[in-house]
Amino acid sequence: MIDIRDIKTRYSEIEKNIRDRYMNVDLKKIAEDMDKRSSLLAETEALRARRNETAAKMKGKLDPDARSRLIEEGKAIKEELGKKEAELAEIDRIFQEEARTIPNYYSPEAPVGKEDKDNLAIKFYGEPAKFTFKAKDHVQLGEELDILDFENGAKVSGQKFYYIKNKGVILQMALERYAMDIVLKHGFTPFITPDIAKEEILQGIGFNPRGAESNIYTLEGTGTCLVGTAEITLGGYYSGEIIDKKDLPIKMTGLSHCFRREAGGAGQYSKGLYRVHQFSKLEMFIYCLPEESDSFHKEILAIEEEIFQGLGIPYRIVDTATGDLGAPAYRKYDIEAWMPGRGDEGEYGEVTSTSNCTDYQARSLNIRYRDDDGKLKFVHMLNGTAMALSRAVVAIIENYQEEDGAIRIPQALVPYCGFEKIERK
RNA sequence: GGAGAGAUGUCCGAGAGGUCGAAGGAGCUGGACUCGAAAUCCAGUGUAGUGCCUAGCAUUACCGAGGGUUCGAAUCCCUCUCUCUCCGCCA
Repeated sequence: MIDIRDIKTRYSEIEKNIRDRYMNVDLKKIAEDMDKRSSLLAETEALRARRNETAAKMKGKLDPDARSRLIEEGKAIKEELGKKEAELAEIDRIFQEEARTIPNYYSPEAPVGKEDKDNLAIKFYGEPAKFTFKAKDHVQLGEELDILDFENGAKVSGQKFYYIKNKGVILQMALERYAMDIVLKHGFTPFITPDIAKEEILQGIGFNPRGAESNIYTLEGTGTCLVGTAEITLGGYYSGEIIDKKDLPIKMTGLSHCFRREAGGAGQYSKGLYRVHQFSKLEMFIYCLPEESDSFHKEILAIEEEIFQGLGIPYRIVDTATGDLGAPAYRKYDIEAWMPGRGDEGEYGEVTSTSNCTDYQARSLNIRYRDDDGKLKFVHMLNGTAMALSRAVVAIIENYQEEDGAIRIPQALVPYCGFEKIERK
C-alpha cells in the first residue's frame, strides 16, 4: 500500500494516478473516512491518557476514601473508552480496507494509456520465422507428438488442465534447469518455495484472494491460498523483518507451481497451454535500496532477454501502459515471444513480466532496512519471470516445428535434454 | 493428531498486577586513551502515530496475534499462530 499520509499531502497526485490507471477508487470517500478515523483516534487517545493518569494516582498508599473515588472514576472512563474503541475499530477497518485499494504511483516514464493496446513496444529481437508450410499451433503439434494431453487433463481435473508426456516432460525439465543456470550466474539464490501461502501475504503482495474477479484459489477454512506465482512466497519471505543494509540487494529465484482460476478467460487467444489453471514457473525476486530499484529492474529485464535469446526465440519488449499496470507496479516490462501458431499468421504472446513495485509491497508487508541516518526505511521490491514453463513450451514448440510436425530442440537445450528432436512415433 | 516447554527491543536475555518502554549484555553512534588499531573507560541508542510555542516537549500504542479480567496487564485467564522436545502417523 501507499503511505496513508500521502492522502493528505499528495491528494491530487493520487487522484491523477488513479485516473491514469483507469481504476475505480473513491478517493474522496477514503479521505473522509481518514478524517473520521483521526478525530476518533484523538478522542480515544485522550480517554486513554485520562485512564492512565487515574491509574497512576493509585500507585502509592492512599486513604480508602480517595482510593474508592478514583476507582469509580476509572470505571466510568473504562466504560466510555470501550464505546469509543469499538467505534474506532469499525472505522479503522473500513479505512484500512479502502486505503489498500489505492494503487502505487507509476513511473513518470511509463506510457499513459488505458489498456494493453497502449503498451509501448520498445524493442524487437529476431525475425519471426517464415515457414514454407502452414504453421500449426502447439495444441495440434503437442497432441500429434503425444507430448501434451488436454483431453485427459479435462477429464480428470477439468478444463484448462493438461498432462505433459514423454519427451515433453524432459523438455520442460530442461527449460527449468536451463533458466535456473542462467539466473544463478547472475548471483541469485535458488529456492523451491511453498505452493500455498497465507491470505495476509497474498494481500501484502497486492493480490486479492477474495471476490468474484479473484484469480486466486483459496483453501476453504484454512486462511491460505494456492499461490499464483512464487512472487508471493519470495516476497513474503522477509515480511515483518528488518534487513541489514549490508545484506542488500537480496536476489532470490524461486521455482513453484502456479495456480490461477482464470475465471472467464477463454477463446482463441488463451487456447491450449497459453492460459491454464496450473503451471510451473521460475521467478526472480529482488529486495534492494530505493535508489537501486530502477537499475535492478533493467537487470532483471536483461536476464529475461538473455534467456530467450539463448533459446533463439524472436520477441519484443513492451513497456506497460498505466492502465494495464497491476496496482503494486511502478513500472512493468513484458517480453512477448513470437508464437507462430497464435492467431492466423502468428502473433506475439507474453512470456515474461517484470515489475518494479518500489516500496508498495514492502509497506504492506513491513519489510525495512536501517539506513545510514539511523532511520528505518522500506526496501524496494522487484519481481520478474525467469521462465514460465507452459508459455515457454508454447514458444519452443511453435517456433521449432518442422514440416512433418517434428520439433527441433534449441541448441542451448540439447545438453539438458539429451536429444535433438521430438518426432512422431 | 496427542502430551509438555517456550515466543520480550537490531540480537541475546531478565522480568512474574502499579516503582516497566522494559534490568544486564552484545551491537551501533559519539567521546577519552593511542602514531593508528585492538583492548579499556565514559556517554548515547526501540518502533509507529498524534498534538504543539517543532534542533525540542507532551501524549498514545506496541513485550508472538486476537479477545477477556482489572481502576491499572509484559506479568492473570481464554483462543489462535509459530518454535522446540516426546509420542502417533507418514512420502
